[in-house]
Amino acid sequence: MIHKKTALKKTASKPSGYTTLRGMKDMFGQEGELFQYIYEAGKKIASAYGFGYIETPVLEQAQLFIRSIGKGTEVVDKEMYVFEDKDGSRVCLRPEMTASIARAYINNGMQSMPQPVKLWYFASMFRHDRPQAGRYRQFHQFSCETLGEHNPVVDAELIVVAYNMLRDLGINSMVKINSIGTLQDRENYLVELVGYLKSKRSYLSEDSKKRITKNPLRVLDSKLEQDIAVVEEAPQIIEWLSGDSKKFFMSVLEYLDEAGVPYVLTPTLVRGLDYYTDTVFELYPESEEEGSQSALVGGGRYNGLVEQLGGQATPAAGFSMGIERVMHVLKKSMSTEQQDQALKKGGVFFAQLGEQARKRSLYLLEELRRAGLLVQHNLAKSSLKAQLELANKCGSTHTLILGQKEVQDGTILIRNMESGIQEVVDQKKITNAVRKLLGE
RNA sequence: GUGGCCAUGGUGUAGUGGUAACACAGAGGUUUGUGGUACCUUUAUCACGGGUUCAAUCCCCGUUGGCCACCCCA
Repeated sequence: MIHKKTALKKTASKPSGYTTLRGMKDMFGQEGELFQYIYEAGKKIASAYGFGYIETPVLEQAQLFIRSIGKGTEVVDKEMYVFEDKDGSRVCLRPEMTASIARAYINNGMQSMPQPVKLWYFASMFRHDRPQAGRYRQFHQFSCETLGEHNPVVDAELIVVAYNMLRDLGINSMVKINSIGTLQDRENYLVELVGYLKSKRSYLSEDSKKRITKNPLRVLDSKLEQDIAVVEEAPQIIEWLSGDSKKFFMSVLEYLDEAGVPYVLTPTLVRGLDYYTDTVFELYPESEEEGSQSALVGGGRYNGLVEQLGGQATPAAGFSMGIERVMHVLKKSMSTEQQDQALKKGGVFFAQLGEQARKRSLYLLEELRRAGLLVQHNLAKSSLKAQLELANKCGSTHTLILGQKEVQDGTILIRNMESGIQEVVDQKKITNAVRKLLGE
């Protein structure tokens, strides 16, 4: 007896040992439902605004991202999953998808499609970062990109889509927006900025001192108090925009005003990817206190990217929403009760009793499915008790009960889960009956 | 990549230098056809590796992982 028990224990504990890789996670149950819910919301709003779906490979040439995002950026230098393929080429798991979009635009001759080309996607990205709240090594972005149109209304529309999607999900957000001008504007400004930062060098943090040579724009959004003091007096990039860029930016803001999207002009907002030009923006949850990784959405214009990757000069803009971050906010704002409620499917449960009934169930369930009616069920269960418990957990309003007797009579029971009243219905009328119960 | 906190069943938590308690969840059952409100049974090599000790889940070191902040980004 004792011997048997220990033997069982050993086999039971054996299969462990395989775990998910660091920063990766399984999503199911409540999380799985929430994930799909956000996916549906994205699909709906993207379609409504005329974006077409695009799917691109997870694996791309490493060079694609190095060229577009830029050497010297954290994403490229430290966070990319790069490795050698069997043929010796350098490949990488995409850390973001804008470069893939630009590549796809060129490869597929999208410049000869009606412009602008508007695309959306909802996909996995990979960055070898240290995991943290709302940050994983494999994460998901919902994004919209508009290529082939240099018009401020495009920028505004993208922000409107991101803003409204969050609102649809029940998140009030705040838009931070800035313009970093053309590449030329930025170069001119950088000369000025670097000169200023060098003059204040001794007041800056160690990190920021390094940034002066590496990536001076980043000093602007440092969160350290000593840096903030210096940055407050720093020349602002807005002042250095060319006439066209300034005008363009003003138009974007006007459109946002018209659309009723509140925004905060943020002169210190710069972005960490090299391809951005002109408009840059980020969306934060309104309720959130200051914190760096609370940005739910990031995006902007990238007029030079397509050309840089070998295509015709093509203006473009887009945004990306971090799904895990949105989920993080949603989970915090929802009570556990609400979350449990979200798992309840409601509707109608189908229970069967006895082998004959089980066999007949497969037929009836398919008949219902073909009529477009979904009912919950668990054919593997035998006892009616167990199935009613399930029906209860699902929050079903009614349960269909098919037993030996009903199979013989060609009938089925409909039990009202609240009142306990049961009525006998002809199996032939089951579709109409269920449709009525589901209120369709 | 840097720093802080942490690591007990499926989940959330107790607890002790002599191998673990509670709640919930899961599975099965309490008359072979009735749930949401009963009862019973069952579900843990106390993250991994090493050290101290007669003895470690509990003490020490390391590893791995988690959470949080920084860097950076979504």
